[in-house]
Amino acid sequence: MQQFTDRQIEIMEAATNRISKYGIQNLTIKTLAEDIGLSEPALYRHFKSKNEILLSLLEYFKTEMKNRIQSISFKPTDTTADELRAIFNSQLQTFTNKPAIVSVIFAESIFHFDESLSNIVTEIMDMMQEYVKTNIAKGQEKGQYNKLIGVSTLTTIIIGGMRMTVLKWKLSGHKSNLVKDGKTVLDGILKMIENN
Amino acid sequence: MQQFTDRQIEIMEAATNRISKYGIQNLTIKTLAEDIGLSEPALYRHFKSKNEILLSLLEYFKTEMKNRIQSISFKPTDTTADELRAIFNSQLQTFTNKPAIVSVIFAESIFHFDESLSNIVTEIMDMMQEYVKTNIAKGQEKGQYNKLIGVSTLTTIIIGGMRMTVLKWKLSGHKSNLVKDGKTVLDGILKMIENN
DNA sequence: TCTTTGCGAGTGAATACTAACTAACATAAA
DNA sequence: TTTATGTTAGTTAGTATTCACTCGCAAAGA
Repeated sequence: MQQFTDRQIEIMEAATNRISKYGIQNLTIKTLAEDIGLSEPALYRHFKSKNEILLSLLEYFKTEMKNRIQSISFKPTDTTADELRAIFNSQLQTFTNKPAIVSVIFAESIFHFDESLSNIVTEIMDMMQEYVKTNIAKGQEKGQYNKLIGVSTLTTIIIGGMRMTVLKWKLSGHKSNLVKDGKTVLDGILKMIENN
Repeated sequence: MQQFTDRQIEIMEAATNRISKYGIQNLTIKTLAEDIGLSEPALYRHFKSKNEILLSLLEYFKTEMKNRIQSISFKPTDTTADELRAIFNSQLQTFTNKPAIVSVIFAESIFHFDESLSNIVTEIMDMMQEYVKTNIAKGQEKGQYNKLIGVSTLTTIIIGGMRMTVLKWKLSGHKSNLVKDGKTVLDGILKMIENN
């Protein structure tokens, strides 16, 4: 029932950490094999190419993210804004626990020229965008959000603000408090769009 | 008085285009030399290393950006918001005219592990951030912007929203209208913070 | 005659990946 | 219970290719 073997997951995690610590240029089969304590050819027993390691890694995160967000349970008393807060809180918590993944999934610029890789990165971004878009449409419809700004523009602002917060956190060497800073940004935006 | 020779500028522009079209991995001395119609050793007559080409290229843009923004002339009737609009309009116009530069200066993830390169990218980002921060502080002080949100958080939201717009434009293959979309996002944010 | 700008022909190091082989183990026939 | 066979997961020792960069030399203009 498991999609990946233990060894495969070990390789994907090592690859993620390599990229996070030393950049994608430094992810070579050699360094990766050394990290795990295997020989280079041994890696090819588990993945047929280097590209497939990256591909699997992204697919793995995408599935995890989808499951995690969809299993968030909202309380009946939650406002639409509370639901959005819960989604981003979950996402930022995940990043905080596994900072390495951020370097990989926010890497459109790196993968932009490999179609298969950039497709998955785009899919992950689109998925997040859908959640936000749906939330905003619902909030506006319910009259919980004002309609000063259209759904699409507001989505861009929210996702943009959150991504910028993540970027700053990354540039700070993960020293800043991502969950808190992200909440501040989101609350700021919500303060401007929430009706009371 | 010119900081770079014609040939150097030619090389830097060719490098920018290479990166934009095929990614940083595809920027090699060989491909670059072919683009210009020179031999590989010839490039080393003009730059002492590949890294210096990238470094110079970023320095070149940084200087251009600083000069350009500082020479924007504001009308006496301009509001603080108009000034911010003018700054972003100038920036997005520049990106539209030279789309390739975007791939390079929005590439923290690529350069994150080369200190000299990441420093310049950070400096460029900080510069833009300073302009926005100053504008917001001024607008809030003058009472033209409300004070629902702090300067720092608001800066993150604005820069984040603009960067997200640029990213979408890039992912669309430069098909969308960056100047117009950027204006929509900025006007949206301003609508929420401007007092009337 | 220098200085600048170019070239052909290389260098060593690194890269993704492969060939050929083996020890350990599971399964199943004799 | 042996014995035969196949599979899994690893090894050492390579391959061809690509990379940034260098050497020594030539031509041309100031």
